[in-house]
Amino acid sequence: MNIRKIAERAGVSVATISRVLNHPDLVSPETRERVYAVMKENQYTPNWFARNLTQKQTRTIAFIYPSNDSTFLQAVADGVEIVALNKKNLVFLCHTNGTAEMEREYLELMVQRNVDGIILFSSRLPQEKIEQVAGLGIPCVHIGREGADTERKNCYINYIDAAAKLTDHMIQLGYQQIYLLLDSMLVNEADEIKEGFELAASKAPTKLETDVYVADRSMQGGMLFAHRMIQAGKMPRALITSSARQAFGVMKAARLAGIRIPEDLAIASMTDSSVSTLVDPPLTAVDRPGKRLGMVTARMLFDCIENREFATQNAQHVELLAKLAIRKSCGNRKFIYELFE
Amino acid sequence: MNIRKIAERAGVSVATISRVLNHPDLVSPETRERVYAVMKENQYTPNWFARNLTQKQTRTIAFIYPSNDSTFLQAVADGVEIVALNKKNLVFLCHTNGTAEMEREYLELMVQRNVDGIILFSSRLPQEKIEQVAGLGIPCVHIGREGADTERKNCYINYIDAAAKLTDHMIQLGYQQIYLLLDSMLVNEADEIKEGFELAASKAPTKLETDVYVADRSMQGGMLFAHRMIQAGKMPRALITSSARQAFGVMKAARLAGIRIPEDLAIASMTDSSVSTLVDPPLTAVDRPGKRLGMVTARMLFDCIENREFATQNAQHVELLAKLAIRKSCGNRKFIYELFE
DNA sequence: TTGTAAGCGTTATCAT
DNA sequence: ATGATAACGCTTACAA
Repeated sequence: MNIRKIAERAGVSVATISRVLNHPDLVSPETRERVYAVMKENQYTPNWFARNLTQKQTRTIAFIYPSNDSTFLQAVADGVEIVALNKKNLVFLCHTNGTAEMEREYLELMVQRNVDGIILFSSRLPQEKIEQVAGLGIPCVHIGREGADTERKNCYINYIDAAAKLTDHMIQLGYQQIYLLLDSMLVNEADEIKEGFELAASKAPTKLETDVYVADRSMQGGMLFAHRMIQAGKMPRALITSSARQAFGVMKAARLAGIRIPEDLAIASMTDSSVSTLVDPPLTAVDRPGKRLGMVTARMLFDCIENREFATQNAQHVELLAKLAIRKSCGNRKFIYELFE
Repeated sequence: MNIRKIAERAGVSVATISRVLNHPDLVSPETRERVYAVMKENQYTPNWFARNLTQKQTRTIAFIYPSNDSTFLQAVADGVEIVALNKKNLVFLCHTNGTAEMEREYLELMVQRNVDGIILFSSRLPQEKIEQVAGLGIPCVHIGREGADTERKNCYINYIDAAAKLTDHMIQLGYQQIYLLLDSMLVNEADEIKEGFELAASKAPTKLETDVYVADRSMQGGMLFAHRMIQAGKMPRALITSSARQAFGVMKAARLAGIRIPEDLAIASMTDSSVSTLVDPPLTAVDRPGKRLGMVTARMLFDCIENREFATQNAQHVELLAKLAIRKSCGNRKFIYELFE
């Protein structure tokens, strides 16, 4: 079933059919209705490929991201999808398992398929590869700070600010020994977190005792770290973990060792989780605006797509701030409980 | 940059370029290499749309699913994506928020875009709509049992078996008063769970006291239910919840009310979660093979795609069995701990 | 082994 | 308001 057959059965030319499809107002009402009827009757759907052959717009974008095991990434993907669908676009969700090879493979597939734009989450690809794609005229927006010094478009959470806020929260609660546990998989974010941590520490009213460790982001990573610290007698008074799962692991190990939270150990995480309110005590954590990040990024991408000049313009950056979800694991006594700016 | 320019620069005809692309063995090695060189030099990528205009294969499938808030769905999507990528296919991930309108919208978009096949997870669409799509010649495979009595292709978890196994586990531990808490959002699965529950109960050596309730699948749903039961003095000795979050909610409410688990209340869930091992005590739950389900379904879909006769053949069903992840929340004393068939 | 040319199903530019 | 018709970039008989 193609445009010609429809034209035949409606007793008009293919041009008229095309006009009914694309510029209905240019067709007389009677003809239009007749054509609509024939289309419906024959369940006619215009061929997407023929259409794009002349139109040069695929109404498809790619969202290339490292993994889908976190609610944060889900939220970002959600935000992207919402904006895209609003613009009648579809999203190729490409999850790379955090490997550069998969990312490269997907990127090439996306170029082949002429997507209108690409969103790259925490890209691990070298600048030249990105430039090559940009050189093909495909707008790209990055989520994360990497390459933000170059001519890129980036949207990201300000982790320096977030880490500083969280550290500050602990300082305000009076802790003078605060350690930081980083995530061994994270690269740029880890640097930012450390920077924010040290920034806040340097501004503390009294001198702080700080230290920085690294562990796997999993619950096991947290448990292992805690076991080691306990055995070495080096468990601090307060601890900031990079992931909620690390925090859960530490809490479990602490419970087994008879360490009370928050009386003996104050703990908080740079990442929130749906079960943060479930554990005992509920975990204080950084609450990142994932959905908003996804929406903002998608909007920036569509700005580039719809506005080619805008696309080739200089670097652009949007920075989003995270909030603190203050719960009980740090010993907070005030009755703020949640969502502290 | 198109095939003609490449042909020109390589000093051959467009047909030769096309052949290099699609049947390299039909081209002499020298020409072939020369063409490859020119292609690389000019960063040539064949136009996807022109290609599909003649080829009638989009190498794209759709995975339409209700939501992405559960790790199970993530696992299924993962499995689908893995198989698809293996076949050089891309996946449109379409999440419908569980609404029939979104599902219909996405389905129509997918038809427009000529996807080679569609996977529908827990479809809420009427049979006629599905038939319409199938009538267009697009292979469909369903995840879930709905419409399994009709001429459909379905892959699903056997929830009757899973519920029976879990109930049986509790019976074996000696509980004689077991209640079931269903998920108000679930439709078909809830019926199956109830059926399996009642089946196992009817086979118990001694007469069981059973009852069935319904609550929201969230933690709040579980808490609310528990509060009511406690106030009414009707909290049973053993409880099976439909979702892990419900179980967490019940556990939290129980803790607040001084009810010990598993000493006073044995609890288990039809759904597992990454934090089941974290809570105290670790939650016994049904562990569903999500990734495998996704892979099996995708394979069945590709069988249909590659084998049109197969596609129009009678209904086909693949049933996957879930396992029990036996932990501590039911009072299990044996040292099995995990993954009991 | 390579080239010629006819489609594939649209859109858009001219005419009428 | 409508109709011819030339693109769009590719694949594939068929011919050479």
